[in-house]
Amino acid sequence: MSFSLPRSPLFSPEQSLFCGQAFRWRKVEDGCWQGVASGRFLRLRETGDSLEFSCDEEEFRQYWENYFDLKDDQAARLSALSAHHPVLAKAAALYPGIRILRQDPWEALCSFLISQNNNIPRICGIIDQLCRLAGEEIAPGCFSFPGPQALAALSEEELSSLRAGYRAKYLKDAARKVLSGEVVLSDVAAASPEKGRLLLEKISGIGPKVADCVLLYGFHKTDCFPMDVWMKRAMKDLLPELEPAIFGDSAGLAQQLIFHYSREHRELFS
DNA sequence: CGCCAGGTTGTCG
DNA sequence: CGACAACATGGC
Repeated sequence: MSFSLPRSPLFSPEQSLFCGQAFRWRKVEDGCWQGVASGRFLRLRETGDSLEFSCDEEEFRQYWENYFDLKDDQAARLSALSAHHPVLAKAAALYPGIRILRQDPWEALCSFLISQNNNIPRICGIIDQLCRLAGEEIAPGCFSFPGPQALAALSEEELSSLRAGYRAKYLKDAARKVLSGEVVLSDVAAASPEKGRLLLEKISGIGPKVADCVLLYGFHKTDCFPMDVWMKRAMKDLLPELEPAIFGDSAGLAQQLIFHYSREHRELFS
């Protein structure tokens, strides 16, 4: 069973899945990707002028359309952002298919805990190992992301087998606080970004940057603008005198465009 | 060997 | 508050 959409430059799996916001998707072959989100397996395929989802229309409408944020008016956002600065116009022209995904909050929290002072290939590897170790196999070789309970149940040996280094204790702390109710994710969802940031920072290893990533990618708080080393450099060197606040609720998309553009054009800095 | 990787923490001044 | 080393690990 499958469901297809006409292909559009305003939604690109390649751009959306590999711009640095998600770590669990793999390109299987040309024009073909697969991954797991919230315990659901999906295979995407571009063929001719259509984009095929390996699910029926009901599941597409109920889950994946929302995951990929496809009901959003992407064209309006891109044109508004492009008007703010030539660099954004360039990034929007190069990567118009980047959507801010609605990822699972707990998975986003753990993923960006792991991301700190780390590189993307290794982040992907650690998360993949974590899922193999504690997740459920929902398709051959494809595992769900373990919940707080499953993560908390890992032994020290299992945890250290992830090679997550000092971040392992952060994962433990996160699982413990979510399980105990010390941190309630639904409260974060309902809170303003400012309040949500404070709630998330109760977890050891979550500071301003990780919190903003969780708020943006896990809670779809699209006015968040995570500032990592790339963004600080880009804002200083490429878009000086620009305040992220002017992007309003498109700040998250602006951030992702600038982040990806910067990483794909390292020669602009060095 | 040293430096870096989507940072945070603890410690000093 | 602002600066700064330490933190695990692996790649180069």
